[in-house]
Amino acid sequence: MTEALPADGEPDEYTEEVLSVVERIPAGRVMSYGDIAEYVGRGGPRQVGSTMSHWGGAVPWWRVVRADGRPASGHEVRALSHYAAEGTPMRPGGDRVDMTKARWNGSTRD
DNA sequence: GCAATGACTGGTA
DNA sequence: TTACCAGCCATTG
Repeated sequence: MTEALPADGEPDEYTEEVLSVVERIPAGRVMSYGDIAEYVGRGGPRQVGSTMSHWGGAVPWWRVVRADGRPASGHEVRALSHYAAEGTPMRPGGDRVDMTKARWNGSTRD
């Protein structure tokens, strides 16, 4: 296969790992692309973003943000709606996530 | 094999 | 705070 299709039933192992991590992110928490890349120990933030662009629709993609707390390009508005509904800690202005509090390290303990 | 691209990151101005 | 730049990693033409 040359690339992961957004509407098929056979994602690659790397894709499965990334999606798995995103699904594990609890409501009100977020992870950066780089964090996920390190968590799965494979590829880099660009690969995570690429995977999300294809398969993001199958997972809570709004819980995956950039290192500065800004949601995915072109999806900021939708993401903000979810943050408001889940009570995600936002920075003054409410335009991006407060990574200081919302960043999730993959641990079960908050 | 090389150049361009992308839901990125960190540093400097 | 925003803007620009160089680095990074895999896919695509």
